[in-house]
Amino acid sequence: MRSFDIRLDTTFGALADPTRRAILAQLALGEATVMDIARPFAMSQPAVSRHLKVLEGAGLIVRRIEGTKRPCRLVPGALDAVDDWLRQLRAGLEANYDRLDALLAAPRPN
Amino acid sequence: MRSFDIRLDTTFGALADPTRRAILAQLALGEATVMDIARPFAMSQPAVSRHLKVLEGAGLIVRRIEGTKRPCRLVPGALDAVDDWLRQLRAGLEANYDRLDALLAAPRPN
DNA sequence: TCATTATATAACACATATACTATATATGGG
DNA sequence: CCCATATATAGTATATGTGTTATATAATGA
Repeated sequence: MRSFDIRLDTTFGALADPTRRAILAQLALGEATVMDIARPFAMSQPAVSRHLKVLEGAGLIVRRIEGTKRPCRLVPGALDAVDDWLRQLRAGLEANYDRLDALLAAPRPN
Repeated sequence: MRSFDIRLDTTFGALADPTRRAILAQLALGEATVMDIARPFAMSQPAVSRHLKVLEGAGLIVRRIEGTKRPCRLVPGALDAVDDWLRQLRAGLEANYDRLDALLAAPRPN
């Protein structure tokens, strides 16, 4: 599925930046406005706005409008696709190692 | 920890590309040479070699030397840091929602 | 209404990523 | 020793990402 792939691209891409991961970590503590989020960073407000746009584009956060503020919060379940992908990979890996173990444990037939 | 951050950068960055995820998925089935890996892709061999280099740099795969071939395989546990990070984020998110639930469930004191 | 605050967008600079082709290197086999 | 095979590297073109400053928009409040 290409659309699925593109979604993982944007999700993993969003997570590949330390600023964005820090933003997510802060939002895990609760809703925050753009300025709240920008404050701790040595970075301009527009730069933070763009990171938020990337996170929103990846479906990791949503924003509501509250007067002139735009509080952001995490989207629960946004990482499910990532989890699924990682779980599948791990399953394959483990199956592979189980086979190897079995091979090594078996009395050699040759 | 900056080094920790950089590691997550490179890991998530490596996972952000669909070709690289497909390579990992194939390697989950077992060891494969560069040519084995390159075959299914509509992409030149050098391009695949570079993807492998990225995956190796992220610690997701290792290669051994076997004659003129360089079989690659997954590194078990390479995704542990990613899992930890995701788990922590989810924990924060859930704690946040638990607090919200408690708030909504509590008889309003005002 | 006007200034202030909160946020977004535009325009730009610079670095990095990703693909290609051509070529180098290194191993194995005749 | 020479050729074929497997892989890596160099050089190049192009796209994308990330930051900056300057400016636009939109809501608040005096």
